[in-house]
Amino acid sequence: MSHVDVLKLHELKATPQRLCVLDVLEKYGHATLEDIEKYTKVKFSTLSLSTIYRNINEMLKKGILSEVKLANKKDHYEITKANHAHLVCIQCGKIEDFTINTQELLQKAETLTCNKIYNITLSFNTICKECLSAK
Amino acid sequence: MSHVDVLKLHELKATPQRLCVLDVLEKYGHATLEDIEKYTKVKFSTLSLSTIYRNINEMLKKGILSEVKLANKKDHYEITKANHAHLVCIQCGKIEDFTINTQELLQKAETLTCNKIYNITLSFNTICKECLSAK
DNA sequence: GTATTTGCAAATGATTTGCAGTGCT
DNA sequence: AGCACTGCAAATCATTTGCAAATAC
Repeated sequence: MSHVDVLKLHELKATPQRLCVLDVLEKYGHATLEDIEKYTKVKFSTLSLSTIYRNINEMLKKGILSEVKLANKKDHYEITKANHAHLVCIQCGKIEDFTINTQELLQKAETLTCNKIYNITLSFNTICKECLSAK
Repeated sequence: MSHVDVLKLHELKATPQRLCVLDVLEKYGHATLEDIEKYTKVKFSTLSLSTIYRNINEMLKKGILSEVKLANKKDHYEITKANHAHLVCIQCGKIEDFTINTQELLQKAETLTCNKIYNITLSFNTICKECLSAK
């Protein structure tokens, strides 16, 4: 689905400002507020910071975007997608999506806790191949 | 090990302010900055907010404390302990520690990514028993 | 045409810092 | 005694808000 359609589906107008934020997130996968400000300014030099804040909050509320919160890192944002894990480089900070089946883990947790588990948040700290070969 | 010893081990003086913060974290398990401010003030009414900030940052840097970052929640802090998962109630927000063996998962991720994984961050969203029975 | 959205500037909130005084070891 | 630590006030940084003008549909 196009970004225009996603916005309309959530009753938000498809303004160039919003589309620009979504394009940046699409392109970079995960970005902090500063990243978004920096990258959007390239294509859209008049985009104001308050508009970025407002739109991110709105799109979070609608579920179009999700927060990615990692220890010792600024919050990142991503376009909401199916449940997935993150592979985080502890050296350069790069974040990659990583599809892994967590069904087994979820069931294990349900058994151990006797609770229904609705959702898992999972990330792996690693050193990426670029950082490894760069030393 | 006592909190005094932990601080000395990391070359930090065992001031009443630091001990008070550690006591609160020990007692509550996980706490936000506001929680810490509120709970420490009960026993230590003159403890200043800047001291809390400074000490939390210092103890984070030394590894005595860890950040707990969860979607849609203020950051929490905990005393660093062996790798463990969090069980988070999506209704009341309570956070519980939860020991689960992640070795298998770690190995699966290493195989899939061909990377060495150093650490896993894992949390489960659930509805706790109190919230379930309270409805 | 109208309701939403935007940019700007100002307000608010969160965190850090400088410094003089205090207190741990 | 000496240096690390604290509290306070001010500075800085981050986020939100009010409002008039602009724009999506």
